[in-house]
Amino acid sequence: MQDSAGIGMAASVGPCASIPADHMDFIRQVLDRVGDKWSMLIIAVLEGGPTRYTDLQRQIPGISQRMLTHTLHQLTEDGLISRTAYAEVPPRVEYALVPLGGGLNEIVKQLIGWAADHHDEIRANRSRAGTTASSASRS
Amino acid sequence: MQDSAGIGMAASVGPCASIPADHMDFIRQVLDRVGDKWSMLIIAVLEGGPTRYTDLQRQIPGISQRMLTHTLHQLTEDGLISRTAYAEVPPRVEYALVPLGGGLNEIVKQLIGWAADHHDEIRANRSRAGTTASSASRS
DNA sequence: CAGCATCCGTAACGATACTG
DNA sequence: CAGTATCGTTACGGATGCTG
Repeated sequence: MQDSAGIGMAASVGPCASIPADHMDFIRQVLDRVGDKWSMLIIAVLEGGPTRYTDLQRQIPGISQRMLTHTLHQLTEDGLISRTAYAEVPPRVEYALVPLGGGLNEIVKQLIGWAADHHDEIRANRSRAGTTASSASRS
Repeated sequence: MQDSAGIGMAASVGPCASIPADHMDFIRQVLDRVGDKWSMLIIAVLEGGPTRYTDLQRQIPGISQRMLTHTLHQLTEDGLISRTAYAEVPPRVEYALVPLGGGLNEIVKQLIGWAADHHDEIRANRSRAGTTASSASRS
């Protein structure tokens, strides 16, 4: 943990704060839940109102029952969405966003907006990949 | 894409927009890049200013060289961060956020803020897991 | 110091089949 | 309709050793 300064060091440590390390845990916690392959998609779809199982499956093309059920279960356990089962003859279950999940959805929407706004730029950069090699000389 | 209504349907489609399916691709693209295990941490650390390889490794406890290098490479390719190599006797390389990555960082910070604000609530909900079984009768 | 190459374990994910 | 259970594949991610 001690600062091993080999040569010049004297680097611009500045505020030094960066990440308090306390937050690192939070980020990972949230990311493991929201950052997986389907959670955000489900949350985004649920924004359009209560949706039932099969509708979810139809609105999210590539998802499998396994993942849909699994992700739905996790989101429900975390209290981000609610599950309501109607005891009807043809079983019906509706999933909906709860306030907590709604708050997260706001951030997800921003992320989606950002993605939609810059995705072509990112793809362009990804193509150039390694072209812009900036070499600075500094004895 | 056509609406196959099994039984009652007539569900509250409302705006029906939900996700234009066009965006689904964007979300996944961004999530696969940002939603992995380390990208966000690196971006968050980089917010504190240009940082060099070993400093990054020291500020992110659990990361391995493989993942650090790999993630750094991807972020650089996407144009989210910049890589500057100084041709000095002891090699020095500094990574820094570029405007594009900075914009994403703003969203990331919100996500971190949300996580820090609700992580205990989520953990609490996760513990109850399955206690609040709401069954609605309707037939 | 910065980075790459290789091996290997884990678990995330998808496809299929079966149940209430 | 709404799930559960099992299996196989793949990739993610970590440890180690070597190069410039």
